[in-house]
Amino acid sequence: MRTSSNQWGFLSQSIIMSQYAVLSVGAKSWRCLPCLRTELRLDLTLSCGQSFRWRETGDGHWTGVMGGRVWTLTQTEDTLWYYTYSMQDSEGKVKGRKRSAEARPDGPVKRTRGMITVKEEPAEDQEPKAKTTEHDHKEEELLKDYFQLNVNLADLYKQWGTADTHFKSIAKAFTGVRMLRQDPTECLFSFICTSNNHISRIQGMLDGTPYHDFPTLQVLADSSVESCLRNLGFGYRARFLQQSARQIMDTHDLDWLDSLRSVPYLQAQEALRSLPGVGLKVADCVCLMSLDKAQAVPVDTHVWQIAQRDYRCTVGKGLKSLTDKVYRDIGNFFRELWGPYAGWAQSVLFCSDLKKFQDLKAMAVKKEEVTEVNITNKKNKKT
DNA sequence: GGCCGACCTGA
DNA sequence: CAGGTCGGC
Repeated sequence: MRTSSNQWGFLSQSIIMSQYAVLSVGAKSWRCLPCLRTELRLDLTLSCGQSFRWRETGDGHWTGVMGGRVWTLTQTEDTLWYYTYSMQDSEGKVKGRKRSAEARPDGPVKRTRGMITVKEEPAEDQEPKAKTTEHDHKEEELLKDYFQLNVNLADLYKQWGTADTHFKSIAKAFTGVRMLRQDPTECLFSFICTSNNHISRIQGMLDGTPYHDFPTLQVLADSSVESCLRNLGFGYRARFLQQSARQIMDTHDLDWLDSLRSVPYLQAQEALRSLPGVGLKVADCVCLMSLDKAQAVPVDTHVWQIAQRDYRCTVGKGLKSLTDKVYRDIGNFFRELWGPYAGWAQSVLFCSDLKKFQDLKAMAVKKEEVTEVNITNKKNKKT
Protein backbone atom coordinates (compact mmCIF):
# COMPACT_ATOMS: atom_id res chain seq x y z
CA MET A 1 0.00 0.00 0.00
CA ARG A 2 1.20 3.43 -0.80
CA THR A 3 1.40 5.55 2.25
CA SER A 4 3.16 8.47 0.70
CA SER A 5 0.26 9.61 -1.39
CA ASN A 6 -3.21 10.68 -0.65
CA GLN A 7 -5.46 7.63 -0.38
CA TRP A 8 -8.74 9.52 -0.42
CA GLY A 9 -7.58 12.02 -2.94
CA PHE A 10 -9.09 10.48 -6.03
CA LEU A 11 -12.51 10.64 -4.39
CA SER A 12 -12.46 14.30 -3.63
CA GLN A 13 -11.42 17.54 -5.10
CA SER A 14 -7.96 18.60 -4.21
CA ILE A 15 -7.85 21.85 -2.40
CA ILE A 16 -4.28 22.26 -3.36
CA MET A 17 -2.66 21.00 -6.50
CA SER A 18 0.75 19.67 -5.74
CA GLN A 19 2.50 20.49 -8.95
CA TYR A 20 1.75 24.12 -9.30
CA ALA A 21 0.49 27.00 -7.24
CA VAL A 22 0.76 24.88 -4.14
CA LEU A 23 -0.63 26.64 -1.11
CA SER A 24 -1.25 29.70 -3.14
CA VAL A 25 -1.17 32.72 -0.91
CA GLY A 26 -0.58 36.40 -0.92
CA ALA A 27 1.62 38.11 1.60
CA LYS A 28 1.74 36.05 4.72
CA SER A 29 -0.69 36.92 7.39
CA TRP A 30 -0.75 35.08 10.64
CA ARG A 31 -3.55 35.80 13.01
CA CYS A 32 -3.88 34.79 16.62
CA LEU A 33 -6.12 34.04 19.53
CA PRO A 34 -5.37 34.18 23.24
CA CYS A 35 -5.13 30.55 24.34
CA LEU A 36 -3.06 29.08 27.15
CA ARG A 37 -1.11 25.88 26.64
CA THR A 38 -2.99 24.48 29.62
CA GLU A 39 -6.16 24.90 27.56
CA LEU A 40 -4.78 23.45 24.35
CA ARG A 41 -1.69 21.49 23.40
CA LEU A 42 -1.59 21.19 19.63
CA ASP A 43 0.97 18.41 19.60
CA LEU A 44 -0.97 16.16 21.97
CA THR A 45 -4.45 16.99 20.72
CA LEU A 46 -3.71 16.67 17.02
CA SER A 47 -1.70 13.47 17.21
CA CYS A 48 -3.51 11.37 19.81
CA GLY A 49 -5.75 9.52 17.40
CA GLN A 50 -8.80 11.77 17.29
CA SER A 51 -8.11 13.02 13.82
CA PHE A 52 -5.78 11.41 11.31
CA ARG A 53 -5.19 14.21 8.86
CA TRP A 54 -3.07 16.73 10.75
CA ARG A 55 0.67 16.64 10.17
CA GLU A 56 3.55 18.41 11.80
CA THR A 57 4.87 20.27 8.78
CA GLY A 58 7.43 22.28 10.67
CA ASP A 59 8.77 22.56 14.17
CA GLY A 60 5.60 22.89 16.26
CA HIS A 61 3.63 23.79 13.14
CA TRP A 62 0.59 21.64 12.37
CA THR A 63 -1.09 21.63 8.99
CA GLY A 64 -4.43 20.11 8.10
CA VAL A 65 -7.83 20.61 6.53
CA MET A 66 -10.83 21.89 8.46
CA GLY A 67 -13.94 23.75 7.41
CA GLY A 68 -12.97 23.56 3.74
CA ARG A 69 -9.67 25.33 4.27
CA VAL A 70 -6.07 24.37 4.78
CA TRP A 71 -4.72 25.61 8.08
CA THR A 72 -1.32 25.83 9.67
CA LEU A 73 -1.35 26.22 13.43
CA THR A 74 1.28 26.84 16.03
CA GLN A 75 1.33 28.17 19.56
CA THR A 76 3.29 29.91 22.27
CA GLU A 77 2.65 29.74 26.00
CA ASP A 78 -0.40 31.97 25.80
CA THR A 79 -1.27 32.38 22.13
CA LEU A 80 -2.64 30.23 19.35
CA TRP A 81 -1.42 31.32 15.93
CA TYR A 82 -3.21 30.37 12.75
CA TYR A 83 -2.75 30.77 9.07
CA THR A 84 -5.16 29.76 6.33
CA TYR A 85 -4.54 29.14 2.67
CA SER A 86 -6.76 30.13 -0.19
CA MET A 87 -8.67 27.25 -1.68
CA GLN A 88 -8.53 26.48 -5.34
CA ASP A 89 -10.42 24.16 -7.62
CA SER A 90 -8.85 21.67 -9.94
CA GLU A 91 -8.36 24.26 -12.63
CA GLY A 92 -6.21 26.27 -10.32
CA LYS A 93 -8.65 29.10 -9.88
CA VAL A 94 -8.68 30.63 -6.49
CA LYS A 95 -12.08 30.12 -4.94
CA GLY A 96 -11.58 31.77 -1.62
CA ARG A 97 -10.63 35.32 -1.07
CA LYS A 98 -7.05 36.35 -1.56
CA ARG A 99 -5.16 37.17 1.54
CA SER A 100 -4.58 40.67 2.66
CA ALA A 101 -1.05 41.91 2.67
CA GLU A 102 -1.10 42.65 6.34
CA ALA A 103 1.74 40.86 8.04
CA ARG A 104 2.55 40.19 11.63
CA PRO A 105 5.90 41.79 12.45
CA ASP A 106 6.56 39.41 15.29
CA GLY A 107 4.48 36.47 14.20
CA PRO A 108 5.97 33.02 14.21
CA VAL A 109 8.20 32.21 11.30
CA LYS A 110 6.52 29.75 9.03
CA ARG A 111 8.67 26.77 8.25
CA THR A 112 7.70 23.91 6.05
CA ARG A 113 9.31 20.66 5.17
CA GLY A 114 9.82 20.01 1.54
CA MET A 115 6.40 19.19 0.18
CA ILE A 116 4.91 22.61 0.59
CA THR A 117 5.85 25.47 -1.65
CA VAL A 118 4.40 28.90 -1.66
CA LYS A 119 3.37 30.97 -4.60
CA GLU A 120 2.93 34.67 -4.25
CA GLU A 121 -0.25 36.31 -5.43
CA PRO A 122 -0.36 39.88 -6.71
CA ALA A 123 -1.28 42.35 -4.00
CA GLU A 124 -3.91 44.00 -6.18
CA ASP A 125 -6.25 41.09 -5.53
CA GLN A 126 -6.97 42.35 -2.08
CA GLU A 127 -10.58 42.78 -1.12
CA PRO A 128 -12.14 45.64 0.80
CA LYS A 129 -11.31 45.82 4.45
CA ALA A 130 -14.87 45.37 5.73
CA LYS A 131 -15.13 42.03 4.00
CA THR A 132 -11.72 41.08 5.29
CA THR A 133 -12.86 41.66 8.83
CA GLU A 134 -15.99 39.62 8.31
CA HIS A 135 -13.96 36.81 6.80
CA ASP A 136 -11.41 36.91 9.58
CA HIS A 137 -14.19 36.75 12.11
CA LYS A 138 -15.63 33.66 10.44
CA GLU A 139 -12.28 31.88 10.49
CA GLU A 140 -11.76 32.71 14.13
CA GLU A 141 -15.17 31.23 14.87
CA LEU A 142 -14.32 28.10 12.89
CA LEU A 143 -11.20 27.61 14.97
CA LYS A 144 -12.95 28.23 18.28
CA ASP A 145 -15.65 25.78 17.29
CA TYR A 146 -13.22 23.09 16.14
CA PHE A 147 -11.22 23.22 19.37
CA GLN A 148 -14.31 23.91 21.51
CA LEU A 149 -12.43 26.72 23.18
CA ASN A 150 -15.57 27.75 25.07
CA VAL A 151 -15.04 24.67 27.26
CA ASN A 152 -12.74 25.49 30.16
CA LEU A 153 -10.33 22.57 30.21
CA ALA A 154 -8.36 23.68 33.26
CA ASP A 155 -11.53 23.57 35.35
CA LEU A 156 -12.33 20.10 34.08
CA TYR A 157 -8.81 18.87 34.88
CA LYS A 158 -9.26 20.15 38.42
CA GLN A 159 -12.53 18.29 38.81
CA TRP A 160 -11.16 15.05 37.38
CA GLY A 161 -8.04 15.35 39.51
CA THR A 162 -10.06 15.82 42.67
CA ALA A 163 -12.08 12.70 41.97
CA ASP A 164 -9.19 10.61 40.74
CA THR A 165 -5.62 10.71 42.08
CA HIS A 166 -4.25 8.66 39.21
CA PHE A 167 -5.63 11.18 36.75
CA LYS A 168 -4.10 13.95 38.78
CA SER A 169 -0.61 12.51 38.55
CA ILE A 170 -0.83 11.85 34.81
CA ALA A 171 -2.45 15.20 34.08
CA LYS A 172 0.58 17.18 35.22
CA ALA A 173 2.48 16.14 32.12
CA PHE A 174 -0.53 16.01 29.81
CA THR A 175 -2.28 19.34 30.15
CA GLY A 176 -4.21 20.71 27.21
CA VAL A 177 -5.49 17.45 25.72
CA ARG A 178 -8.74 18.68 24.31
CA MET A 179 -11.57 17.02 22.41
CA LEU A 180 -11.93 18.24 18.85
CA ARG A 181 -15.35 18.94 17.39
CA GLN A 182 -14.93 17.23 14.05
CA ASP A 183 -17.10 16.96 11.01
CA PRO A 184 -19.41 13.97 11.65
CA THR A 185 -19.01 12.49 8.17
CA GLU A 186 -15.24 12.55 8.25
CA CYS A 187 -15.28 11.24 11.80
CA LEU A 188 -17.63 8.35 11.05
CA PHE A 189 -15.84 7.11 7.96
CA SER A 190 -12.43 7.57 9.51
CA PHE A 191 -13.30 5.50 12.55
CA ILE A 192 -14.86 2.72 10.53
CA CYS A 193 -11.33 2.32 9.22
CA THR A 194 -9.84 1.90 12.69
CA SER A 195 -11.34 -1.46 13.55
CA ASN A 196 -8.82 -4.24 14.01
CA ASN A 197 -6.15 -2.00 12.57
CA HIS A 198 -2.99 -0.19 13.67
CA ILE A 199 -2.50 3.51 13.96
CA SER A 200 0.34 3.62 11.47
CA ARG A 201 -1.74 1.94 8.82
CA ILE A 202 -4.81 4.04 9.62
CA GLN A 203 -2.78 7.16 9.03
CA GLY A 204 -1.47 5.75 5.79
CA MET A 205 -5.05 5.24 4.64
CA LEU A 206 -6.48 8.55 5.78
CA ASP A 207 -3.63 11.00 5.74
CA GLY A 208 -1.99 12.26 2.65
CA THR A 209 -0.64 15.02 0.58
CA PRO A 210 -1.71 17.17 -1.17
CA TYR A 211 -4.36 18.41 1.19
CA HIS A 212 -7.91 17.63 0.21
CA ASP A 213 -11.46 17.77 1.43
CA PHE A 214 -12.86 14.57 2.82
CA PRO A 215 -14.94 12.72 0.20
CA THR A 216 -18.66 13.38 0.32
CA LEU A 217 -21.38 10.90 1.19
CA GLN A 218 -22.53 10.85 -2.42
CA VAL A 219 -19.08 9.90 -3.65
CA LEU A 220 -18.57 7.24 -0.99
CA ALA A 221 -21.97 5.69 -1.72
CA ASP A 222 -21.08 4.95 -5.33
CA SER A 223 -20.90 1.25 -6.08
CA SER A 224 -17.43 1.58 -7.58
CA VAL A 225 -15.98 2.80 -4.30
CA GLU A 226 -15.52 -0.56 -2.62
CA SER A 227 -13.15 -1.95 -5.23
CA CYS A 228 -11.29 1.37 -5.41
CA LEU A 229 -10.71 1.41 -1.68
CA ARG A 230 -9.76 -2.25 -1.62
CA ASN A 231 -7.12 -1.55 -4.21
CA LEU A 232 -5.82 1.19 -1.95
CA GLY A 233 -5.39 -1.23 0.92
CA PHE A 234 -8.49 -0.54 2.98
CA GLY A 235 -9.22 -4.27 3.18
CA TYR A 236 -12.61 -5.52 4.28
CA ARG A 237 -13.46 -2.06 5.64
CA ALA A 238 -13.93 -0.88 2.05
CA ARG A 239 -17.32 -2.57 1.93
CA PHE A 240 -18.37 -1.06 5.27
CA LEU A 241 -17.52 2.41 4.05
CA GLN A 242 -19.47 2.13 0.83
CA GLN A 243 -22.43 0.37 2.46
CA SER A 244 -22.67 2.83 5.32
CA ALA A 245 -22.67 5.74 2.90
CA ARG A 246 -25.29 3.98 0.78
CA GLN A 247 -27.49 3.26 3.79
CA ILE A 248 -27.36 6.86 5.00
CA MET A 249 -28.24 8.14 1.54
CA ASP A 250 -31.09 5.65 1.09
CA THR A 251 -32.78 5.91 4.46
CA HIS A 252 -32.05 9.38 5.77
CA ASP A 253 -31.75 13.03 4.82
CA LEU A 254 -28.38 14.28 3.76
CA ASP A 255 -27.96 16.11 7.06
CA TRP A 256 -28.91 13.07 9.15
CA LEU A 257 -25.44 12.61 10.63
CA ASP A 258 -25.17 16.26 11.61
CA SER A 259 -28.66 16.16 13.11
CA LEU A 260 -27.51 13.53 15.61
CA ARG A 261 -25.76 16.36 17.44
CA SER A 262 -29.10 17.37 18.90
CA VAL A 263 -30.35 13.97 20.04
CA PRO A 264 -29.47 12.27 23.36
CA TYR A 265 -26.24 10.27 23.60
CA LEU A 266 -27.66 6.74 23.70
CA GLN A 267 -30.07 7.50 20.90
CA ALA A 268 -27.26 8.76 18.69
CA GLN A 269 -25.15 5.74 19.60
CA GLU A 270 -27.97 3.40 18.67
CA ALA A 271 -28.61 5.20 15.40
CA LEU A 272 -24.97 4.94 14.39
CA ARG A 273 -24.86 1.25 15.30
CA SER A 274 -27.37 0.51 12.57
CA LEU A 275 -24.62 1.22 10.04
CA PRO A 276 -22.40 -1.63 8.80
CA GLY A 277 -18.96 -1.58 10.37
CA VAL A 278 -20.15 0.50 13.31
CA GLY A 279 -20.17 -1.23 16.69
CA LEU A 280 -20.21 0.31 20.13
CA LYS A 281 -16.62 1.49 20.00
CA VAL A 282 -16.78 3.24 16.64
CA ALA A 283 -20.19 4.71 17.51
CA ASP A 284 -18.78 6.15 20.73
CA CYS A 285 -15.82 7.65 18.91
CA VAL A 286 -18.17 9.44 16.53
CA CYS A 287 -20.45 10.50 19.39
CA LEU A 288 -17.58 11.90 21.43
CA MET A 289 -15.47 13.44 18.69
CA SER A 290 -18.08 14.90 16.40
CA LEU A 291 -21.56 14.76 17.93
CA ASP A 292 -21.09 16.69 21.18
CA LYS A 293 -21.52 13.66 23.44
CA ALA A 294 -18.88 14.41 26.06
CA GLN A 295 -19.97 11.47 28.19
CA ALA A 296 -19.24 8.88 25.51
CA VAL A 297 -16.25 6.76 26.52
CA PRO A 298 -14.84 4.72 23.63
CA VAL A 299 -13.49 1.53 25.20
CA ASP A 300 -10.81 -0.13 23.13
CA THR A 301 -8.17 -2.60 24.17
CA HIS A 302 -5.99 0.25 25.49
CA VAL A 303 -8.72 1.76 27.65
CA TRP A 304 -9.68 -1.67 28.92
CA GLN A 305 -6.06 -2.23 29.87
CA ILE A 306 -5.92 1.17 31.59
CA ALA A 307 -9.06 0.28 33.56
CA GLN A 308 -7.54 -2.96 34.79
CA ARG A 309 -3.98 -1.80 35.34
CA ASP A 310 -4.50 1.69 36.77
CA TYR A 311 -7.92 1.35 38.36
CA ARG A 312 -8.03 -2.29 39.45
CA CYS A 313 -11.23 -2.50 37.48
CA THR A 314 -12.29 -6.15 37.47
CA VAL A 315 -15.09 -5.75 34.93
CA GLY A 316 -14.64 -8.34 32.21
CA LYS A 317 -11.59 -9.89 33.83
CA GLY A 318 -10.50 -13.07 32.12
CA LEU A 319 -12.36 -12.36 28.89
CA LYS A 320 -10.44 -12.48 25.65
CA SER A 321 -12.39 -9.69 24.06
CA LEU A 322 -15.00 -7.15 25.05
CA THR A 323 -18.63 -8.17 25.02
CA ASP A 324 -21.23 -5.42 24.68
CA LYS A 325 -22.14 -5.75 28.33
CA VAL A 326 -18.58 -5.45 29.55
CA TYR A 327 -18.05 -2.55 27.17
CA ARG A 328 -20.99 -0.68 28.72
CA ASP A 329 -19.93 -1.54 32.27
CA ILE A 330 -16.47 -0.10 31.73
CA GLY A 331 -17.94 3.04 30.19
CA ASN A 332 -20.24 3.41 33.20
CA PHE A 333 -17.32 2.86 35.54
CA PHE A 334 -15.51 5.83 34.04
CA ARG A 335 -18.63 7.97 33.80
CA GLU A 336 -19.22 7.47 37.52
CA LEU A 337 -15.62 8.37 38.22
CA TRP A 338 -15.27 11.41 35.97
CA GLY A 339 -18.77 12.68 35.39
CA PRO A 340 -20.47 14.14 32.33
CA TYR A 341 -17.22 14.92 30.50
CA ALA A 342 -15.84 11.40 31.03
CA GLY A 343 -15.00 11.04 27.36
CA TRP A 344 -12.73 14.07 27.52
CA ALA A 345 -10.94 12.67 30.55
CA GLN A 346 -10.55 9.31 28.87
CA SER A 347 -8.76 10.97 25.97
CA VAL A 348 -6.15 12.40 28.34
CA LEU A 349 -5.29 8.97 29.71
CA PHE A 350 -5.47 7.43 26.26
CA CYS A 351 -2.99 10.03 25.07
CA SER A 352 -0.66 9.37 27.99
CA ASP A 353 -0.72 5.67 27.16
CA LEU A 354 0.53 6.12 23.60
CA LYS A 355 3.99 4.79 22.99
CA LYS A 356 5.25 8.03 21.50
CA PHE A 357 4.46 9.92 24.71
CA GLN A 358 6.01 7.49 27.16
CA ASP A 359 8.91 9.82 27.89
CA LEU A 360 6.45 12.54 28.87
CA LYS A 361 4.55 10.10 31.03
CA ALA A 362 7.74 8.91 32.69
CA MET A 363 8.35 12.46 33.84
CA ALA A 364 4.91 12.61 35.44
CA VAL A 365 5.37 9.30 37.17
CA LYS A 366 8.81 10.31 38.38
CA LYS A 367 7.42 13.49 39.89
CA GLU A 368 4.71 11.40 41.48
CA GLU A 369 7.25 9.10 43.08
CA VAL A 370 9.20 12.05 44.38
CA THR A 371 6.02 13.45 45.86
CA GLU A 372 5.23 10.16 47.50
CA VAL A 373 8.71 9.92 48.92
CA ASN A 374 8.38 13.41 50.32
CA ILE A 375 5.10 12.56 51.94
CA THR A 376 6.58 9.41 53.40
CA ASN A 377 9.55 11.33 54.74
CA LYS A 378 7.29 13.87 56.37
CA LYS A 379 5.28 11.10 57.96
CA ASN A 380 8.44 9.45 59.18
CA LYS A 381 9.65 12.67 60.69
CA LYS A 382 6.38 13.15 62.49
CA THR A 383 6.32 9.69 64.00
C1' DG B 1 -27.53 -13.45 25.58
C1' DG B 2 -22.71 -14.74 25.37
C1' DC B 3 -18.82 -16.95 22.89
C1' DC B 4 -15.86 -17.74 18.70
C1' DG B 5 -13.73 -17.47 14.29
C1' DA B 6 -13.20 -14.85 10.14
C1' DC B 7 -11.91 -10.69 8.06
C1' DC B 8 -7.67 -7.21 4.70
C1' DT B 9 -3.07 -5.95 5.29
C1' DG B 10 1.68 -5.14 6.60
C1' DA B 11 4.78 -3.43 10.54
C1' DC C 1 -1.01 -9.31 16.19
C1' DA C 2 -3.32 -4.56 15.63
C1' DG C 3 -7.44 1.31 18.84
C1' DG C 4 -13.40 -4.07 16.19
C1' DT C 5 -17.43 -5.87 13.91
C1' DC C 6 -20.22 -9.40 11.96
C1' DG C 7 -22.53 -13.77 11.51
C1' DG C 8 -23.23 -18.34 13.21
C1' DC C 9 -23.86 -21.31 17.12
